[in-house]
Amino acid sequence: MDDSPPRTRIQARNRESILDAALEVFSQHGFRGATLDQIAEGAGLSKPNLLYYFPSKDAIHEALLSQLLDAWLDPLRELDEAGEPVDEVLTYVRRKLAMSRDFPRESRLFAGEILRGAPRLRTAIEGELRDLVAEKAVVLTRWMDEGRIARLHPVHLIFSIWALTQHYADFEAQVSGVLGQGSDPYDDAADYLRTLFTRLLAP
Amino acid sequence: MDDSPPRTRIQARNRESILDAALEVFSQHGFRGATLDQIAEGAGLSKPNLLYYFPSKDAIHEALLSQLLDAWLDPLRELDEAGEPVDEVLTYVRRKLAMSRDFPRESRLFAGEILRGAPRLRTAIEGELRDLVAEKAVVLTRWMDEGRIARLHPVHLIFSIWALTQHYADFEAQVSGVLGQGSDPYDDAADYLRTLFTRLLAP
DNA sequence: GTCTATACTCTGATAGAC
DNA sequence: GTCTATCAGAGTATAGAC
Repeated sequence: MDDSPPRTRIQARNRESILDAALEVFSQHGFRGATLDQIAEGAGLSKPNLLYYFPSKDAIHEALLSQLLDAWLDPLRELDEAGEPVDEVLTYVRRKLAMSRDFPRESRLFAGEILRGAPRLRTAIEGELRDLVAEKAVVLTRWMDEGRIARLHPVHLIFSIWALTQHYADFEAQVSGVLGQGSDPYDDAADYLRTLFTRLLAP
Repeated sequence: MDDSPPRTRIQARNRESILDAALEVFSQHGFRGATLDQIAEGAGLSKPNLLYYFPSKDAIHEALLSQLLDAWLDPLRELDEAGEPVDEVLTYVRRKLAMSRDFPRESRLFAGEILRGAPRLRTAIEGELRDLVAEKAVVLTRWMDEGRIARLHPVHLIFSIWALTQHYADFEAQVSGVLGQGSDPYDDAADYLRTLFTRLLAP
């Protein structure tokens, strides 16, 4: 999905600076609210120089999104039918929460796109994502049929994992505003979510 | 919080048209991504006429946000210490989910503001919202001490209610993209969330 | 109260020197 | 590869006629 590979070390560094700055700006202001000036300043480049590396604002945005999608689906892909059901789900929750903690800007970029009606992600959502969810819903349903986890709507179970884990990145301003400067929200969240899903899934 | 009251029926209707159109646009594109052209078109007014009713883009946005906040906090305010604990929480969940279903644009406006770091809501979050959450956390903790609901981190319990209910409005594009055109997501969500919180809270 | 016309700024993108 | 200069269009906002 990436554009032509960089030929020099400088090019690689600049491309990375641009994408990093763009992630910051797009995740905070959305596509239309973001400006090339902001991205250029964040990357430490002039605006024309930025447009030497990417042909347009849209190209930068697309590069970010296509990088993002695979990484975002990865933890769910690893949900293993052969594993112990409750452990598998708890591991998925733990991984997803870790992604919110370690890549909050990526999470917010994704959230902003969905919030806007997902104009540039619709095909991916209705294709790859939908297929993957359907596949894993089959696995979850089989576990339920075997009495190894409680019977629940499998897709809403997946939705609830997304909602609960991504909340800590996407609504970070609210979480930290309400909690104040106490302990790390993610430590308490990890405990809370482990308890929640353990109780929810117990057959 | 509202501006000076409208003097004529036409003014009242136009102000309402503007706020409705602005809600649509701001909730989808965020403050910076929204344009007065879009709002004016949605309201069926010319751009200068729109600026006769509100002095600036910022003023429209502020009017929306100040209307929003009270309505948003209301369901939590009604969590009643004198009621039956599990019922009280389940009622709160049901109300919050109904708000997502009935006012998705308001939910997305709020979500977008938080996503952006809540520049215009910070004081409200660290003031009113924080105080209200603290107050209700005391109630929840008392119920836990009395053994009437399971012991959990009370603030994260509230976070989880927000995350799970608002998800269906804020990520509607994803939810409907994954589920397809089947049954109403909100019916299944209501069942799922009732089950989830019933199991979670059982002492 | 509502419109046309317009001022002025910002934004995405290009040309061309170095 | 990077810069200065600049363009065309969109954006917010105002002036002033009706």
